[in-house]
Amino acid sequence: MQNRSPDRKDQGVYTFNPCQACSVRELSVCNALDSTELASLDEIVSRTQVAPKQMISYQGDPADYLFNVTEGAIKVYKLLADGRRQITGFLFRGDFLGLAVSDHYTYSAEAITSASLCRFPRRKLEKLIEQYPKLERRLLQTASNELAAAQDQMLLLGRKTAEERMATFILNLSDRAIRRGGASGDVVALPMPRNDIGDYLGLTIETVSRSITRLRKLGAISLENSRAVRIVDHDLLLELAGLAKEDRPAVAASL
Amino acid sequence: MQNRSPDRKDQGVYTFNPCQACSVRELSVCNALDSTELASLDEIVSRTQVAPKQMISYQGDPADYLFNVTEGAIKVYKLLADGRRQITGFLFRGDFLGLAVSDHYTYSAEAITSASLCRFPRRKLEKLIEQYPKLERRLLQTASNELAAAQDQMLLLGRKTAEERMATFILNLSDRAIRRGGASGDVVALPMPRNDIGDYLGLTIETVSRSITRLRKLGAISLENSRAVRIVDHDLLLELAGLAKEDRPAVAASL
DNA sequence: GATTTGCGTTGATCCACGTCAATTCATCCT
DNA sequence: AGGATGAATTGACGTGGATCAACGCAAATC
Repeated sequence: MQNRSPDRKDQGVYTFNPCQACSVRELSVCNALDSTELASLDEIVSRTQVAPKQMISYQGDPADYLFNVTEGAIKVYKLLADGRRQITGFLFRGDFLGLAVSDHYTYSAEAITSASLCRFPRRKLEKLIEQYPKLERRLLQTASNELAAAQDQMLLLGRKTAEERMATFILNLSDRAIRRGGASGDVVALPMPRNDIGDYLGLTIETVSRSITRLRKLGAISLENSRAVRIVDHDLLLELAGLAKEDRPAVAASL
Repeated sequence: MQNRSPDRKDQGVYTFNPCQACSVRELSVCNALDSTELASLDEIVSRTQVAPKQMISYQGDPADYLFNVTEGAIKVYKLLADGRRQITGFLFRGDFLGLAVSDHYTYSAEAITSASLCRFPRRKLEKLIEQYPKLERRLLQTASNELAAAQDQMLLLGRKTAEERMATFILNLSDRAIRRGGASGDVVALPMPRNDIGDYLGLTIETVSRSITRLRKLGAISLENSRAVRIVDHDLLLELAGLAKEDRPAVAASL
């Protein structure tokens, strides 16, 4: 276990090093760095709290900041001119936001629950990346994982039925919750409203609701409450998700 | 213009250095490396020709090789157990195949036209990446771009109509052809059969055909032949593609 | 504790796209 | 040239999920 008290730096002065004590470090890209390197990360990071429905970035705005989620749930989405929306990913603690490099954001990000974020100025983080190849390696890994997850999502959106989409979604959330630690994955929290689930799965809120009902009646899941489901029959749910044989779903923040 | 004749190496022997002479180098990840570095790339690469419909990799197989396309057209796809297929991308000269790192391929790849590929053993390429951070940087760029493209495709698959999907597809192919160089982008080659277009856009072949017909009747495109369309009214086609909303809402993020 | 408000569920109907079935077109044979 | 083969188009019809509408329910407000 790491020592979470103030840390002695080279200069011989005591300085607090929050990154080293960060509870989501093991989950996040920051984990690529050692103690001294984390100190330089600390120098450029600022921390923010956001309330539910608060915007974090707007599609089209200059992409001046990248983020790391330390608590809460975030949605990332793209809009069409007439308001149709596609949520491209949900982010939870440990997930990184801002990989798609362009000088402007190609998506908007909004808090679902109240959330905490680490905010990195893009320019400064890029300099740090140049300095620490380990960080670049870790980002490439992350990007590759997200790419694999994005391809899974294309398969879902292009070829799966509503019921399969919903089953897949629950399984993915469960896997990610397990990976974040602790939870058995049996009871899956759905912090986002049905509306958001629909915009993520390419469905309407009514179809989402009906799909959940069907999965429930088939005995694959039960509803704890409207924001949490229990996986009753994991194998059945896997089958209903229409998973390809050898396919282990790519578990990553699907942004 | 680069010299395409045999190249003198440090040892004092004449060795041919095909990577340096490669006609798609400027388009590809290899461009991250300078002459001497390209020589070490040459040491691990092997070149292969594939015929139409020939498989390049199988979903589920050990991911022993990565590829760079130097000529022709390739499709990359995922399958469900019952045979439903989602094409996640088409690759052309200069495109890199194999970014989604896992020890097993999470997709299959198959030649559409006859094609030429550079094949890199994964282990050896990874060593080279460790040696040359420039290469890693370039791969991160590439991965980020693909991620952005994947997000666009999610929006297409989740929220666009058949007609919008087809219009978007033609515009994307046109843009990529222009970027690869030469072509004006007015006449767009469709090297893949309708079947593949359908599996890429989440549609059936009949709906693809009808969408093309509609775009033609609306005056946005004309058909050169079944494997090439001409963009007649670019602005109209853009509009029919359902332009992404670039304007941001009035209230700014107050982070 | 009644009222509002927002979210979720359920039912009835509609329609964009899928399915099934010809028909046309292009290319390759011999 | 004529026939065969596979790809693309077009037409007729069916259906999964969208749309429209009503209702239930729980938390927030007074």
